[in-house]
Amino acid sequence: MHEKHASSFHENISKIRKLIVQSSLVPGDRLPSERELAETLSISRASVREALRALSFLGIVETRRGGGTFLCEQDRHRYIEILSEFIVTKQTKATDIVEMLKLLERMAFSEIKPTDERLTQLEAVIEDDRTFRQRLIFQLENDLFIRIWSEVNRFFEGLDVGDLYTLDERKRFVETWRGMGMPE
Amino acid sequence: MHEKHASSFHENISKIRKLIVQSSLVPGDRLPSERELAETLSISRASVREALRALSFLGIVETRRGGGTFLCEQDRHRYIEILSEFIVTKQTKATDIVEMLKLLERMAFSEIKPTDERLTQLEAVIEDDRTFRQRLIFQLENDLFIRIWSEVNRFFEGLDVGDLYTLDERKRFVETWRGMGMPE
DNA sequence: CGCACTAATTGGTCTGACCACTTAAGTATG
DNA sequence: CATACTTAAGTGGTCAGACCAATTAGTGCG
Repeated sequence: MHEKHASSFHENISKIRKLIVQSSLVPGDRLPSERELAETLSISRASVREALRALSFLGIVETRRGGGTFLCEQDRHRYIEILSEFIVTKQTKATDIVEMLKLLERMAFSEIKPTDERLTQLEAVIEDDRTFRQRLIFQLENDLFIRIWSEVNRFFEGLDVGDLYTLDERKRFVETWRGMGMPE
Repeated sequence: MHEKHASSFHENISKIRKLIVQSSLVPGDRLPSERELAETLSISRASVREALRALSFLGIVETRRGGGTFLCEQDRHRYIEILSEFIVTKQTKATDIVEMLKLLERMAFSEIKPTDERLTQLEAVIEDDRTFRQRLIFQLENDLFIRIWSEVNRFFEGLDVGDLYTLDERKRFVETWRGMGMPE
């Protein structure tokens, strides 16, 4: 029944991308629901979801629970350009990597709404620099941001220069956050 | 029963990454099976798979059907470094983007084993430059490579300079491939 | 018109099953 | 004993169906 493809996973991604083009969707438009896609492409909903998740990581689509799946606004793509330019024009010096990482984490810091739960999560790992920073970034829940951070952090870890922040800095980090207004 | 997290998807990724660290896994090591992970982390196998797929896109793990899930060899990470350096040192000039794209596709060309099926798939879309190149890259089945190619191709499409190859070039492409030795 | 309530839609997760492939243990064979 | 073959267990890949949670679109009432 099934055609024998090298990888149906990659085929599915391709199918969906093609469908987006054929439907003349523009950024902000909604894609068919997962159930519709499954029926249209004659694959299971689970496979549709895996493909959509991949497209989400590629910064092409965005999902909203209860709402649907949407074509990303092109603005999100800019992150990549910014990242690439930053890294290269600076010729990837060690100090610039550190600077870039701190910049990214400062961006996350300012964009994440501090809640008790998030603060608790961060305090639980405050001893470990790497885990602390990772958890902070993941709290942003922006896949593209996570992706970029991961790449830059990979550079950083390759430098093997120890922690990015001191324990005191991380503590001050959390304290500052706690001081910011929390709803209710 | 469930803790109320902002996003269990991101939590799951974090859990698995943490488990990798705690288990002291090194590149090349095998992770627990999806079923084991599901039981260990108290989540469904479907959720484990979504998290693993994300980690796969981040270039952290690699799955082998029937074999298992493995920590990526660090060599794969080098792709990112190569890409970043290339783009930035060249200051992202249009001609360099084209050059980079062609380089990537030449790499794919040399790494993919040409089979009848793949040739058929390529010939089916030989009329459309974009689809042709995309399908070629996807046949490599290397998520990291796909990711990098996607980014560079995004630059390219932003240039809006038409096709990368002529129809004749694509045809010669396929012919050359067909000429290469095929097993059996 | 506007507000509250309801029903339908949609993404998120879970369960269980079967398939295809890999690996390794077991077995027969020389 | 060593080798080659067969077999069984394990693993990722896919599928089907169900329920939950959040959003959205109607609907009716004031």
